[in-house]
Amino acid sequence: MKTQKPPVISVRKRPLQARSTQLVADILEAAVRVLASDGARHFTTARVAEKAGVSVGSLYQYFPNKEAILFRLQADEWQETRELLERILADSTRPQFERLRGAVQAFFLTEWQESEFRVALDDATPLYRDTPEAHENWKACTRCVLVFMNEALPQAPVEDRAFAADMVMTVMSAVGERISEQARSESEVKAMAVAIGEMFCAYLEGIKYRR
Amino acid sequence: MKTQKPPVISVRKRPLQARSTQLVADILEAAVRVLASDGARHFTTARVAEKAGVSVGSLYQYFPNKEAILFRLQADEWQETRELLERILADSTRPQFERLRGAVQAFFLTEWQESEFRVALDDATPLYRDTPEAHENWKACTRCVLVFMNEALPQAPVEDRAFAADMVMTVMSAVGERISEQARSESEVKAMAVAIGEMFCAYLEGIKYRR
DNA sequence: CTATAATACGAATAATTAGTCGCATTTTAA
DNA sequence: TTAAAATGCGACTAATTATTCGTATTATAG
Repeated sequence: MKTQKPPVISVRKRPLQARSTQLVADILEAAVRVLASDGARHFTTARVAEKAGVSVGSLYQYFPNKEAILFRLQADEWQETRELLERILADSTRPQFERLRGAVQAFFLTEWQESEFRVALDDATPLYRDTPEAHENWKACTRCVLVFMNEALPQAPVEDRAFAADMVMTVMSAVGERISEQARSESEVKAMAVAIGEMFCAYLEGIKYRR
Repeated sequence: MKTQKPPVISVRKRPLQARSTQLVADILEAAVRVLASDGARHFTTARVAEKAGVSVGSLYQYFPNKEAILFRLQADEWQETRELLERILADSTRPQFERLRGAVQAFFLTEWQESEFRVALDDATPLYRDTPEAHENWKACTRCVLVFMNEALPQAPVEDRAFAADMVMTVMSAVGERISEQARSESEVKAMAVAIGEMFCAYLEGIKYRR
């Protein structure tokens, strides 16, 4: 694999005045629309600028390149995913394993609901896959699952808990991606979520008291 | 999502003489190399032709477009995957659930070994995702898992077996893709395979005698 | 041996698209 | 009020790349 320099993802300039803040917001909103309607292949800065009612030049004032826009969208998605997982997994009013099952269910459902957008975003992954920011987002989500593991499996060895968190996150995220890719019915998605939730619980049950 | 006409995937012309047969073989071999070394983004017909020691014009004699080359590579991979699964899952000398665990292990290992190539190939997915040929390949693999389910869970309802086959195939393939994407160590990959194999078996055990 | 089909070639074309830059307009602060 | 800073503009450039087509070469059949 040729060593490709990872694209610069950080912002070029921070919007200071109200109008530029609005402009950035307009661009991001338009980007979502363009991505969902045209797909990753036809996601061009020109189209985004046009849909946002803004000039390309202005766009490049606040985003160093096309990838930065896509990454921003992806980062927002990760943020929401993390909040979703945190909210469900940390909800101490419910039994632990039920929370896990609920998390899978909820996650798959959002993937299914936003499928066009998600697919296009996933198609754009190669544009920013190896950035440190992307790794950070992944780790943040895994950490959140790890917190749950620590609570649910206090007896299990640390490595087992770490591995379980990684595995659960990997399976959830990989299958979630697949679910938005393949057109499935809502009931199929739910059934898949139930099955995978059950499998997770069975697995955790198995390592619960391992030393 | 704008309705994009799926690219034509079938061959333009069949190689008849020996030299053209060789030419097609050279192109495919070069394509694998280009994909692995340059990635999907830099996979161009010109590069492939050059690496194959052939002119672009000749390339277009036998492939209607770039997508057709990529699809052919992907189809070959599916073929190999199907053979792998068939060989392991149908091996009646081993206990059923051990076969399933073995299949997961073997599949993940090949994904891991060919990761550069696989990642690039997956990145190219958007170019041929919605072709009927792609669906056929998927179904062929799932059918092969279904045959195993029929043997392993003769008591379970038909729908349960169909669902289990689909679910196993989805998880395996989605996670396999993720494994080639993230750079992981061989031992991590093996551990993941073991865990997922266990989960599958636990799940099947649960529906084995369901009516 | 020769006519015809098959094969191979690669320069040229047409389209797409990321990103820039000089200039115009608006806001801010003094 | 006014200079400086911030913002906004969009035509233009430069690069990439898929695909074609007219021509040259090679194989095959009769």
